[in-house]
Amino acid sequence: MDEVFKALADASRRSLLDRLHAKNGQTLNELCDGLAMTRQAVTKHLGILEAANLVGTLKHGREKLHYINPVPIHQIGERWIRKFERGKLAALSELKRQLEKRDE
Amino acid sequence: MDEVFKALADASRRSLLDRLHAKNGQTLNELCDGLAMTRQAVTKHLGILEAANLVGTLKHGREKLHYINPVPIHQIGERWIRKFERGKLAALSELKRQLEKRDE
DNA sequence: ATAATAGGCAACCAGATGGTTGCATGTCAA
DNA sequence: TTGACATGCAACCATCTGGTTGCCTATTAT
Repeated sequence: MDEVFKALADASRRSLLDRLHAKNGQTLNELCDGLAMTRQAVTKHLGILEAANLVGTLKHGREKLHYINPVPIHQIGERWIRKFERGKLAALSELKRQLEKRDE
Repeated sequence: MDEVFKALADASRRSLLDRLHAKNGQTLNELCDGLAMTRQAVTKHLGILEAANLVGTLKHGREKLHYINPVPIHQIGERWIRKFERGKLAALSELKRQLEKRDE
């Protein structure tokens, strides 16, 4: 879980996921295209995404194809985000109550 | 958005949010309790959470009360997580297709 | 008034992170 | 088979990050 959060913390990596979301199964060079960094930097980012199980790869000849794995993202939504959404209204009204109390 | 992801990337900070989720409106010292780091370190973490608008504070005498703000978390769920959930099944079946193709 | 309590601020430090360059390897095409 | 192409690997570098220590300020309680 921690690895996934860490992986998602970087804007370049989120952008890579976006690109894969737009077109799955791209090669390394394809993913480098238009990015303001070297291929090696992209390799590192993809490595981190892979380690976090956010992308899977498939070697096809001399090319390496990258596929998004939506499961960890979904898990974060399920196990983490929703937990805080449940208390949302309660938390807001509590905050409101406290803010009003301040001016007494 | 980037600030929120960065803030959530650290396990200590997520744990602080958990604590606030369990009991909202805690003071700094309360939040320090039982954690294996100095008060100053916790202050920094809370500062980052505050900068990301994940917690709001209220001064009450010499105490500083911390309240969770669920909105940014909710936004990440809405604007980011859901996007990838939509393509989930499609992505999985695509991956499956590719994996099978490999063994041809 | 004074001591204890709650917190703020700044300097410093080691290790992680994001990036680079340079070169090696494996695969495809001519 | 030889050159071009897609990728891998390693060393290096600057900066960011998470943590520390030391000291200062403000509020409360005795």
